[in-house]
Parts: sequence; structure tokens; C-alpha cells
Amino acid sequence: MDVRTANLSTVLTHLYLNGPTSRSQLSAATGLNRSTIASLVSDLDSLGLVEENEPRPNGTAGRPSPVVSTRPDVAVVAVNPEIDVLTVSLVALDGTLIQGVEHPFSKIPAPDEVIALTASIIKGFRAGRQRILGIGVAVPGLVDSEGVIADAPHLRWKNVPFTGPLSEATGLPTSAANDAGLGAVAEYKFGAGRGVGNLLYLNGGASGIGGGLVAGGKPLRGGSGFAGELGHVRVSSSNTLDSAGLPGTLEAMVSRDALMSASNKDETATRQVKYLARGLAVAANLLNPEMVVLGGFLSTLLAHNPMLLRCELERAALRPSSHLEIAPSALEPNQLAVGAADMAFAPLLAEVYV
Amino acid sequence: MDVRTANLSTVLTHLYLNGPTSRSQLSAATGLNRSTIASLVSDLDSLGLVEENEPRPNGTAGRPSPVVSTRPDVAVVAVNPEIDVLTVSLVALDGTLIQGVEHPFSKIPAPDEVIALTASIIKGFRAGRQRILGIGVAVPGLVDSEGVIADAPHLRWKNVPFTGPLSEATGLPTSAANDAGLGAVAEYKFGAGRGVGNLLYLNGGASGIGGGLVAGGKPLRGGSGFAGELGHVRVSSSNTLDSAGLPGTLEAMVSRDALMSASNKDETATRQVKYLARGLAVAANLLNPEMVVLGGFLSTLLAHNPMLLRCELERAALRPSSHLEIAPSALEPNQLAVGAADMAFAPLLAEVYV
DNA sequence: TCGTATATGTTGTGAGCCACAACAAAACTA
DNA sequence: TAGTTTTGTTGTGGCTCACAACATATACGA
Repeated sequence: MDVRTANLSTVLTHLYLNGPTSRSQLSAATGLNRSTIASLVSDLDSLGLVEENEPRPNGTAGRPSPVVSTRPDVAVVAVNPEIDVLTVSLVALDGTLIQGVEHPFSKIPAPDEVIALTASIIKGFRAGRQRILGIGVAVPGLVDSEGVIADAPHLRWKNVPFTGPLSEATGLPTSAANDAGLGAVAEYKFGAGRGVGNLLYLNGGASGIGGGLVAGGKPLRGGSGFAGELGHVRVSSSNTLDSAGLPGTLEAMVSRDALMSASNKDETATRQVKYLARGLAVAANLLNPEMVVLGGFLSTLLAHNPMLLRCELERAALRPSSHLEIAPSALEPNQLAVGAADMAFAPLLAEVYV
Repeated sequence: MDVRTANLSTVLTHLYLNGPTSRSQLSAATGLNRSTIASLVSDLDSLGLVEENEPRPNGTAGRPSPVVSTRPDVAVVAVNPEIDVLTVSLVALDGTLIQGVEHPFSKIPAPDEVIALTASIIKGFRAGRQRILGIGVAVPGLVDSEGVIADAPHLRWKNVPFTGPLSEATGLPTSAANDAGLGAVAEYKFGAGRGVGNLLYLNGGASGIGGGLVAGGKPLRGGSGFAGELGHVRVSSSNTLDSAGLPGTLEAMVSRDALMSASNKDETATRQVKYLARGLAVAANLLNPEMVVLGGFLSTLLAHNPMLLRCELERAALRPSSHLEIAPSALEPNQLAVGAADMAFAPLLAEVYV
């Protein structure tokens, strides 16, 4: 890649992640010369990606530096099909949600239905003044590298080509990935785990427990793209099966339904906390993350008895796990939209062509 | 970093990983122009890092291209202190072992002893014609980012400053890291997992089971540098304790001593294979690696009944684990020397200053 | 209110480094 | 031996960055 392209990407990515930044701050952050930053910002401006605004007085001496920020009309679409609802969101080039549409389903939707609905909703978005650059889809299942949904058990989709048809229907470049993996990236870049290079994101939803990983500041997808599935790791010798048919796993022992329908809620919650701690211990020993971010009903479980969770975790993990931070999701309920949008912005941020 | 520096690094790293390469192949591999490669190789030559040799006839038409290779006299020292032996090796800039010295201990050595011994052995190495650039230490324990050995339980070392004193005693830049993590990188770059971006390396030694990870082509160290400790993940409800005092872990259930001293070896091996499969299932579900490399007595266990290991693994893991390859270490017994040397070469390979 | 210090934008120059083209060299092929 | 193919070699041009000199805009103290 070109030097120029790399530097344009560096600047735009900084603005994407850190929000409005003065030119002098950009110069300090990138190590590039004042004059170079001026030239790069000018290029990004004429590409319609950023805008310069009046300098904000900051009380220091010296000539004030204009504030550069991403343009709010540059956006992508984030799509998240679930069994009971389709969420289509418009997300701007600073990670903020502009608009979200939720379309409920009375029964599990077919892929065609979801694609057609999404295309229509996007047509609606286009009435606005946004420049829509692409689409990112958060899939509750396994997606292969060509955008084919290999297996989404709860949706009962298998080997469904998805990004291709959706891209054709909308004329927009489209990518797809596992939802929990995207949630992990979202929490890392904009949420509770901001700047924490090694984190595990665990989400408790209606259909089970999904997880995603960030390691060394990058999403950890694994060989076939389903790393992070802590829900299917065994934490008990029980024979209770999870959604994938595996016995005694975290997902089998910890579920929202069991919690809701329990006669003794407090006792059930306590038991589930203990199993959750065992699962986290496995992740702590094997991955040594700095932080675990809990979303969905797992954050409720955390709130129920944080001390118990930590004590049980310490018992089952190697000592350095005391450094492990446990935090609730900070982006809820928009993690997946933010993560999917991040994926859709990725090609632009990686290589800004003049 | 400079464009020139980056390109010099690219070329040198290619030679390090792929061995002797013709200038035309370098041009193809890097995408750089013929003339640029000529200039880069000339720079590396005058730095004494590479040499050009007679072109090898390859039967094709056209002017033959000189073969560039790393100079065999550029080397680093790899150090591996264990409870019963200290191994100090000289490794060349193509990952090959030039010389290895093993110094046995009758009792667990103290850090000072190891440092003094290592320094003496390196003095011996210096009698040769090698240019020694640095030292890499593979530690059977946890090393912090400043090179202090936080905890090496089997050596009974705690909070021992190590790289500092060794560097002072030898005058060489020194770095240290967990042994299993280095083994994982070695197998990825030069061994059974060559080119496999997501792999788990598991080593069965006298003192227990250690593990290291490579994810996305990079070592996965985790927050405090001890990711990969699959040995301390629970695989049984048994109360047998492992070396860290945790019950029912892989290390507690699978050990060389138990295997050696068993009255019915075959039965014990079979049981251990089943526990190993459970441990691998955890890793498969959580990390989704493409390959598991087994070293030490675990490769013996693999050889004992590969089919059983795979069957048990399939039962306990999500389906895509059928893509998971299981292989014995290809570098044994030099994994740690190769990995530690790789760490010692890293600063040079990352930035070649003219 | 004015001058000074400080910080930053602006402009022009120079240097580094790469791609490319033209030519030379060294193999293979018929 | 002449033609073909591939690659080294050399010189040129262009891109992009750093830097210096100058201009501009603020804060602060007299």
C-alpha cells in the first residue's frame, strides 16, 4: 500500500475512534509534520469524509488549531436478523447511531424475507441526506469467509448465501460476521472495554449465550470464525443439554428462561452465578483476558451478586485472574449495530484512496 | 517508521522465514521492483546480515538470479532454565541450531547460579566467529513486561529480576517470555504448524502441562502473558489437584508420572486420552484453532490412540472441530530454543536500521 | 492597550525512495 | 548461432514527507 494511503487511513481512523480532534493533536498523535497533516486533512475534506470547524478556545497561548471531525452524513447500515425481530440501523462515521428500525416477526423469518425487508428499509434511509457506503450484518451464527451463512441454528438457516443477494438488492458492498464477535469489537472500540487489548465479551440472549474475543487489539475469529463460544464449554457434570446438544455447558446451566421461571429466583440466580464463574475461570486460564464484558441478562446476573462471582472465579482460576476486570456492557442495546457498522467501515478505514 | 526501514525488514524477515531466496523471487514475494530489491539487498549485505551466492540453475530460460541468504555467522543465544538442566543454544538467523550446551543440575538452581552459568557458556560461544546479537530466555513460568520472572513455580522463583542482570553480565540485549508461548511461535514459524495462523501448542513435561497460543499469525500472550494455560482448565469433577492447587484440571488428570507408574498402562493411557480430548474440546470451542501441536509426552499419548482422541473430541466439541488438525511437534526437542531465538531476533527483524 | 511569548497554519524547498524505461547480460531453444 | 526469455543495471522522474521561514492568532503581563 501507498504511503499516502496509509497516512490518510491513519488520520481517518484516529478521527473515527477518538472523535473530533484538532490538527495539532493529530500531528502529535501521528508523529506527522504540521504541513503533512494539513495536506492530508485537505485531501480527506475534498473526499467529503471530514470537515473542519472553528477552533475551540482551550485557554492556552498560541494560535488556535481548527478541529477536524468526521462528517455526520457519511454512514453505513448495520443489520441484525433475530428470530423475533429484524434491526436495521444507520450508523455514522463516528460510531454513533443515527436511526434504528425494528421490524418484529411473528414467526421465524426466511432469508429471502429478511433480505427484501432490509432492502426496503434501506431505501427509506436513502431519502435522507446520508451517503451510505456499505452494509454490515451481525449474524447469530457461523458465517464463512464468502459471506455465506453456514449455520444459524436459532434462525434454522443453513448454507444460506446472504451478503451476495443483499448486495445485489441494494447496490451496496456488504459483509457479514458472527454477532458476538462484532459485539466484542464494539465494546473494545467504543464501549466498556475501550482500549483494553484483550477482552472477552459474553452475551446472554433469549436463544443462548454467545461470546466474542478481542486479543492484542484485534478481533480473534479463529480458524472457521467461531472463536469465543464460551457458552458451549462444559462447566458441570450435569446431563442437561444446550442448544447445540452438548451436556453440562455454560449455556445449558445458565439461561434466562430458567432464571425467569424458577420458583426460588434468588437461589437459582446464585447457582447460575457460580456456573458463570466456572466458565469465566476457563476463559481466564486459557486466554488471560484483562476484562470480561457481560451483556444481555448476564449483566443482570453480574449485578445480582458481583462479590460471589469474583470469589468463585478466584477459587477456580490461576492467581493473576485477580487482575481480571468484570464489567457490564456500556453500549447496550446497540453493541451489534456498532460492531456491524465497524465491519462495514473497515475497508474505507483500511485504505483511503484519493 | 521509515519506508526504507520497513522494506529492509520485509526482505530480511522473508529470508529468515523462508530461507535462501533468489532476488527475482524476493521481488515477486514483496511486490517491490527489481531495482529496489537490488538496492535493499545491497544495504543488507553491507550491514553484514545477508550474502549473495551463485545462482542455482533451475532449468528455465532467462538470466539467472543470484540467491540471497542470511549470513550463518549472525546469531542469538537461546536460554532455557529447567529444574534439572540449563540449556544454552546458539541459533543462526535462519532458525537453525548451531550449537547447544546442556548443563545438568543435581538440585533446583538459584537465579544467580543460572545467570552466572549462562554468562560463562556465552563467553565460550564468543570464541567462535559468530556475531551474537542478543539473548532470548524461555522461562517455565510467568514473566512480566520488564523481564522480571513473576512466578516460576517449579523453579521456586518469585519476583526475580532476570533479563536485567543477564544483560549486564553479558553486555547483550536480553528478553524473556513464557516457554510454552515461545514453543507455539516456533511450531508456527518453523515446525508442524508452519503457516497455520491459529494454533494451540501443548507441551507435556516432567513438571506439568504448559500451553501457548498463536492467533491470527501472532503470539497470543493475554493481559499478563500467560494465555494458553490449558493445563489448568477443569476437565473432571475429580478432586485430584494439579501443580497450581486446582482440582480436576487437565494437568491433574493427565501426567507422565501417572502414566509411567500405572500398573495397567494401556488403561491409564486410554483414560488420559479421554481427558486430553475434553481439554482440547474446551480449546476448540473457545478458540477455534486450526491445529493443535502436541509436544513432550503428549505426542506419545497422541500416538497411543489417535482415533480415540479424535472421536472423544468430536463428541465434546461443536461441529466445525472436525476441521481441527492434531499433530505432533516437528521441532522436538528444540522448540524452545527456536522460539526464544525468534524473540531475540524480533527487534532486528522488526526494524533494520541502515 | 500594547508588546512579548507561544503555538500553529502556510508556503516553498530539498531530500529520500520507489517505479519505470532502456539497455546489458546470461541463461535456454531450435 | 541467432532468437527468446528472464533478470541485473543504470539513469530519470515523480510522489510525499520533513523542515525552515514567515504569517497569524491567541494569552499574559506591564
